[in-house]
Amino acid sequence: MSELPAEPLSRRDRARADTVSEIKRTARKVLVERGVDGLALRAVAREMGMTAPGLYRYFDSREDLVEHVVADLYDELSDVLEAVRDAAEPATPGVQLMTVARAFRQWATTHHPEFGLLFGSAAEGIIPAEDLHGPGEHLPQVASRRFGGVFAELVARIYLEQGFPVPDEDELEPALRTQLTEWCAKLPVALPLGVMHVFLSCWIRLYGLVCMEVFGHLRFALDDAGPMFEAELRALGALLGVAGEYRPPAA
Amino acid sequence: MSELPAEPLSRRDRARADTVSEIKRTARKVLVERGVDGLALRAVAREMGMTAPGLYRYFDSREDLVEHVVADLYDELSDVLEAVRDAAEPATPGVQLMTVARAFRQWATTHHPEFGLLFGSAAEGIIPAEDLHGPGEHLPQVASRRFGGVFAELVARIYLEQGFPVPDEDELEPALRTQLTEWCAKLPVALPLGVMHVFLSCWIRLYGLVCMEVFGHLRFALDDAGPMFEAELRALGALLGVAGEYRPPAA
DNA sequence: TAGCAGAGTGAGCGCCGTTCGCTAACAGTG
DNA sequence: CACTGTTAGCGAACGGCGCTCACTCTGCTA
Repeated sequence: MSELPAEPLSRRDRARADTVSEIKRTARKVLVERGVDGLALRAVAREMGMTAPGLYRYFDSREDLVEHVVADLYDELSDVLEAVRDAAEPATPGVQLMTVARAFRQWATTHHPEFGLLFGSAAEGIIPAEDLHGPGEHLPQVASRRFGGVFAELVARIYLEQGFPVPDEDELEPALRTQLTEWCAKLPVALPLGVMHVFLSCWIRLYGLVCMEVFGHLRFALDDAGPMFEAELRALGALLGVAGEYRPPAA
Repeated sequence: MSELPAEPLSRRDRARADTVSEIKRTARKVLVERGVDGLALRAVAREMGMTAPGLYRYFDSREDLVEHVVADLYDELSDVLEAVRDAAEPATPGVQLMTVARAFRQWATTHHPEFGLLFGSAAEGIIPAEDLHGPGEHLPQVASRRFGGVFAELVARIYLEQGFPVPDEDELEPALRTQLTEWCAKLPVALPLGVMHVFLSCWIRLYGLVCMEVFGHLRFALDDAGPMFEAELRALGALLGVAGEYRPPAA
């Protein structure tokens, strides 16, 4: 939004900005060291030689601080995903999608507390229900849209560049068609509803699998979900007509 | 385990059992009224005219109480699922599976706080990591096995009674084959590894979808995940060779 | 009737989020 | 320079939390 125009930052404003970013940095440190539940205002303040009430000069509440940390984490995650996407070789959308998906799982498993904050059930309260419709300008919400967009864009590119089998609009149940139409209207580019459906289904499998793995809901069956993830990735590739581009993971 | 043999309950023991169940009942009431975070020992005690320390006569800690509530909820959910399974008409495993899946989603969406306790990221701590292997006799763990078993049994019955397409063992990546073999060894009946794979993949789609819906991770696209759930159910039916048994939801 | 086990209490510890009133240090103006 | 208004940060305090401890009371049993 109004990023660049506000150039002349006063001495005070610069100090303030520094403090804000130090608080968020410290909050993340506390998050990593002590988990989501240990992320307390007092702990953050203590860690940086302040007292808790002082933080209220910078954030309205613990909730507010957490929201800002969440938004930053979404941005960081998006940066990572975009970076691996742009570095993928060969630079076809199919290979890029699989690379990005792997990087997502990688980030999730190596950033357990952060992932819990972004995707756990504790995040329920963070994206308020009132913002269901409308612009939804809450910080974490816009940041999470960028994250989801990385995947959505790649699937869209695969479809536009080479296509993949998609249900006809009139094969979709009317109720689902309505839902998908409403969603589609919110997006910058219009795609066939069948594409939206396929994307959602893939998304559920990828994202659902990673969430289940990280939150321990797969331990009843697997103690390492990696191979299952690869199998799903392969299946998704087949669905999107890019099975031939599947390569075993680099690591 | 030792349920029936301990018949002669003294007057005191009966009183104690009553108190235990009253505490759990009250805890659930507090859970529903005030959410997962509001489920505090003091709140439970207050609600039933006691003080918090008194609860320590019955439960070792808040954690312990929560575990017992979780186990009870798993049992209740399993009861519901088994009931609708046994009432499904016609009583084919395909119809039963879809009915049970719908009932699961129904329970999830109408019991938001309870679902959060069972399946949210807060449940991470509840099933301890040490119990990864071995018997895993922690209360919530055995209760959750019964829950998962309802689905697993139905998929197994579909396979055994009429079969469905399944990858050959040597089509599976070696790493995945190892994982599935280990899991299979823990189960009462041995099934082809391909069946385990298909079941897991279905499970991820069903369970992942419901979790994402309830925890708000699908709101970016859908404000009612019902139609998408039905579409997935249909797709799963096709995968398991029971597409013909799909019927639109009763409601 | 004496004694004992168990239920339940109140006080208290250290933690939490949050509010309030205060003291400084700072920035800008005459 | 002095004066004024703004801001950062602090200590105290409120109510709530999980949990421990020492204590009382009650009901059972020997």
